Amino acid sequence: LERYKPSTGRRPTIHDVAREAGVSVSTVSNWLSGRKHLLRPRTREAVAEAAERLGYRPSGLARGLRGQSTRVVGLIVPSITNPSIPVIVRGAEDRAREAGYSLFLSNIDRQWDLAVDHSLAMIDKGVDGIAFAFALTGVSGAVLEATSRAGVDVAFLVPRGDVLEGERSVTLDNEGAMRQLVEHLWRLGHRCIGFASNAAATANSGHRLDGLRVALEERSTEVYAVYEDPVAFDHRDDWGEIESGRRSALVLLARPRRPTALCAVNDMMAVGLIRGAHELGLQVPEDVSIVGFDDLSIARVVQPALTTLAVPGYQIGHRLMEVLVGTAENEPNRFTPTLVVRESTGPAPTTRSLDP
Amino acid sequence: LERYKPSTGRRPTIHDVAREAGVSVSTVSNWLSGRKHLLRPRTREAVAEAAERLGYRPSGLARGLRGQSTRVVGLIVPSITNPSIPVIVRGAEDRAREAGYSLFLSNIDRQWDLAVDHSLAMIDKGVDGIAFAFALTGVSGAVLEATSRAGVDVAFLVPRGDVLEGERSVTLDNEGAMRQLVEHLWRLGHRCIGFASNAAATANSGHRLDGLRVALEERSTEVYAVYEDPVAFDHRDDWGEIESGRRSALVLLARPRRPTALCAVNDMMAVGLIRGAHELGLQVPEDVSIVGFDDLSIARVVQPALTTLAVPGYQIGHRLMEVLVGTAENEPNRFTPTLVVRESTGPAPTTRSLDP
DNA sequence: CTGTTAGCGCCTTCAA
DNA sequence: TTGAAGGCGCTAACAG
Repeated sequence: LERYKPSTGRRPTIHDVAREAGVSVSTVSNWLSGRKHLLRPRTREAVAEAAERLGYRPSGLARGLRGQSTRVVGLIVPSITNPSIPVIVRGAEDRAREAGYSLFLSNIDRQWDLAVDHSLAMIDKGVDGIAFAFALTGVSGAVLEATSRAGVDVAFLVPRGDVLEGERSVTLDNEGAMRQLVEHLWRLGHRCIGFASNAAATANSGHRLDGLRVALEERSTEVYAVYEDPVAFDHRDDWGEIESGRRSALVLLARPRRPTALCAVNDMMAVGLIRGAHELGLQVPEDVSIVGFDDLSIARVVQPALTTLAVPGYQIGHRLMEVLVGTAENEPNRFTPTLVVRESTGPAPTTRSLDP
Repeated sequence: LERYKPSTGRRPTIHDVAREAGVSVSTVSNWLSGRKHLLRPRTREAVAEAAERLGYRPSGLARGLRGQSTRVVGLIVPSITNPSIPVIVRGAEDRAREAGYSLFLSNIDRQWDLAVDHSLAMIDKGVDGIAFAFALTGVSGAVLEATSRAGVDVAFLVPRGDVLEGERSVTLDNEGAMRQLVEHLWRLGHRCIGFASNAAATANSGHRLDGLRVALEERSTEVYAVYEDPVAFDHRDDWGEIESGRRSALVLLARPRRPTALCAVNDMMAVGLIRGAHELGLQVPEDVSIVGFDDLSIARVVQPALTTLAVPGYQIGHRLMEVLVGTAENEPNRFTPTLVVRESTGPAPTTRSLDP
């Protein structure tokens, strides 16, 4: 007379469903695994109904332990509070979810060696793969060893020319970005160009500077001045990076021969550069042109609106995950930021010669 | 002669360690679980050495299946690309990690009903608890039923006065915030105040407006104009919200009796309000005062610098997780934003009477 | 088509 | 102090 009731507080298991439906566990398992053609319609219905009635949900833990896949992937980001990152996370999560994966998130706050620990922790939890929203350097050996031993896939965001560039990676083409930028600045007459980064320098910082160097060398020029502000700042607050940019401007614009253009490693630094320039009584872009990188919304809000290199963050995150969970074959995995010209760049103040 | 080798490609298990150390699995298990007093020193060493040699790491999956805890918690956020959220994630992750937990992240992109699915998915993966970086409305019943059935803890970020306010929640005191704001505006002579929000309205939006209402009612006044911009925008790009603010300004400032102050539901909207005001040829704050909410870095960069209510996002995220994984007893779980006065607020243009 | 069974790696009695 | 055994929920043979 009394309806079957799962023992109080316990989640119904595949056994409960089998009993309720009057079939065996393997039948239920087959049903669960989509091998529905193995069940006769009546059975199928009975199982579906029983599962529904019991509110049955398969245990991911047990499936993961038994089978090979947990349908979980990890995503390790350099710094979640870096404003260029969340949209990458968003792209990655969207693609992961599309493919039926859940996302483990891990923030290493620019402490690169934490990537190893966090990877191991994820492996212990049984992830099927790990995406790194940055290029591993130094610790890549340890990570790669751990992941390959555990048989988990990886995907990296690497700069152009990286040894890892290829299938398991998405390339951010800093070089191509800087080339566009130099073309723009050169046309405006700029010949004396500085570069500003800071203590939180990632691999990107170096590669953007390199890109600038290469593009200028093609025009037989070199980067006039480079400043890496050494002051550490709290990444929980963007303001620190703006301040860092301000300080950099004070240093770079105090050089005997003043640069006519300053490139920042990112938009936050560039906003700071503008503030620093203003502090020195210089007009942007009349006295000095300033360029950012990322194209955050702040780039349009600051005055003057910032000329910058727009990074397709969402697509990068999406593709990064595609590499991991999809069948990214013959996909163009290289993303080149595009130059967005606004008001912070203009003709070089003393135009010596437009055709050297 | 040949040293023991784990069968190729297989992770070493507790059995491998036991065999390698010449002890039984339960001994290794005791060692793993920190019950080291049960082992004699020599055994302890042998086990440690064997584990080390094999590169043994316990399987979280098996532990989760066997025991009750997976040491994983979920965090569901309304929108990871909303700039006020990442710092909350950061706070939550820091606290979770401190307590030895990994973090499942899930973004519902303001589709509130997704909270149920995502909660269920997390429960299936065996999380020990779920933190919601927003107040559940409408679907709270389904979520609560699922979590309580599965025995997983929950923590919510709720507005003041919410039914869930209490142990399992952290309160964002929008009301107290708006009270400070009204005091500030009132002192400046503002009597005609508008409020702007948008189509992505969260519960916060309503509660901030309510807070404004209540604070004004205490002064026998009411909110003069409210506009909720209906245009949906892509949350992958903050610019949409700024545009939304711009549109709102055009509407609100076109009222026959022009408001002397506009409050925005957040800083992005406020930035848009400023742009809209400028577009109408109005000066901020001379012709109209504008106030934001959140205190993002953009608030200091926009011109004029924005008066806003600073939300302690990191602490909120940290405490939210504390509620879940810590022993948050007698902790003050209510966070009241603090007013930061900058340049976007000033005396009301036509000061009728300062003491009504 | 359906049922039985042997583990996946670990923890926890219970005995020795 | 250590060892043997059972089972967490599920899947994948294999047997009917």
